[in-house]
Amino acid sequence: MNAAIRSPQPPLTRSVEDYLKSVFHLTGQGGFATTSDIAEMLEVAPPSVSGMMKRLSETGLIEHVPYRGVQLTAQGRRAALQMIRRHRILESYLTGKLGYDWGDVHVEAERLEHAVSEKLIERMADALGEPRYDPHGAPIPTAAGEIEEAELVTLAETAVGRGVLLQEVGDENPARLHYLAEQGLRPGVELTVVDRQPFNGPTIVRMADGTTRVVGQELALLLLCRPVDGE
Amino acid sequence: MNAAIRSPQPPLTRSVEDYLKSVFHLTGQGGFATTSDIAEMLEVAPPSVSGMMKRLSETGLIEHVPYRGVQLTAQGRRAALQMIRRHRILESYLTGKLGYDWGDVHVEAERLEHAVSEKLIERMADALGEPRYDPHGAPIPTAAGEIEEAELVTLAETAVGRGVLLQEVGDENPARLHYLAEQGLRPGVELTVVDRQPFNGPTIVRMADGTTRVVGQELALLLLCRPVDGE
DNA sequence: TTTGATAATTAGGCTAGCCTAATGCCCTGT
DNA sequence: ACAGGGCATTAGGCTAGCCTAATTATCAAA
Repeated sequence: MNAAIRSPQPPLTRSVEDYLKSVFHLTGQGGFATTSDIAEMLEVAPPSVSGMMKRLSETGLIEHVPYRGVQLTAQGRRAALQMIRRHRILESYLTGKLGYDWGDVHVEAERLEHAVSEKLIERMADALGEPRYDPHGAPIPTAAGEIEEAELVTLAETAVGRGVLLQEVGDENPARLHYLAEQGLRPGVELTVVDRQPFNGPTIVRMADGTTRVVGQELALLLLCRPVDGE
Repeated sequence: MNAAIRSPQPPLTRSVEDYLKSVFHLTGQGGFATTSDIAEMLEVAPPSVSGMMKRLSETGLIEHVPYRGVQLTAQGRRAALQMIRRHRILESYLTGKLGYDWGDVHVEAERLEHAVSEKLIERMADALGEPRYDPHGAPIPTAAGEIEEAELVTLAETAVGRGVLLQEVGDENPARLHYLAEQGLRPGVELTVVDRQPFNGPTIVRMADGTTRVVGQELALLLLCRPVDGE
């Protein structure tokens, strides 16, 4: 009944794909994404966002409540998850098969994700053994469009004394990622919070090998952890 | 001296890259590429080509002689060869590392070539062992921008009795390529021309294993061969 | 309850690339 | 020498995406 569903919908443009991804990321907790947040994330002026939001709600990809913000429709969410799957499979392939450093993959994947075919992505996923997480520890949506929703806490908010599993690094900045890798702070490592300095000071953690690391708040906020149970 | 060389030239757009490639392919024998040939190759209207040629000659990528045609400048040729390198490395990688059939790689590479970085191409080339030919037998330009120029003749014009090495298949059509692969007519095989029917009829060739193939003229024109010497 | 700050939208304009229709150039055949 | 056909170009217009400047909506604080 809905014309948008019956019509042989043209492929999404590069721009549209980027907007959908932004809305997805900004509505993580299920709220609305605001015009200015989207503008900032995509580095465009707010009126550009207003204009695009109008177009996207006409094509049924988002729900736009004027002066409030936007949310993805089921169709928009599907498209966004497809882009995120592409991005994360690409990142995984570049690190796993072509020797890329985890700090360098984001930019490359950002451009490739608009050009690869579904077939290529699935071949890459297959070659990698259907990975479930990308090099930063972020979950990879399935081809069917399902994504794992984990409840993670930042290292910055983890209580002193707790043990945690570092699950994901929520950043794409090459310099920061490079530094974290040097410190051994990669997804999968176990940490114990030994101390934290007051006034947003650094968190001190002990690694599995007994050595310690001093992690400033800026970085501690990026380290997404799963508390180790039984405590 | 030349402003175009000093200025930090913006990256070429997808469209510009495609136009440059077309001009390169159409000026193979060193002549001019005409507006209508370019238009046909890119599936755009002739006025679109005129407009683009004007822009490209202003940026110094081509030489435009009005009503005559265009040629690449040194700068344009460099850019075109870079695109062709990307395309052919991608085709090689897709067949070599991701199990693609040689009939399917063209379309995929056509889209990826505009998105990949230099770094990624070089990593792929490295993973493949710096291949010199793509899956169709076409020479891959070096990173420095040099390309092998072979003097090949089509199977259709090879004299009866001659032995040839099938060097390259000058086609990207999946159906034709699939058929040729079935017949064992791939780059690298040796053939002897046994007979040719008159009036543009088929060419009959003997394969290394002694079996024969009847190759219609349409296909024989696509099979680019190097005569086996000493005959 | 009004005011002002902040955020969103509308108005109007730009470029790249494409299109069709109209015009202009070139060359060949008479 | 020139007429006509064919190809190239110019003229004028469209859409997607972006921009800045101007306007309008919302909300919190006086």
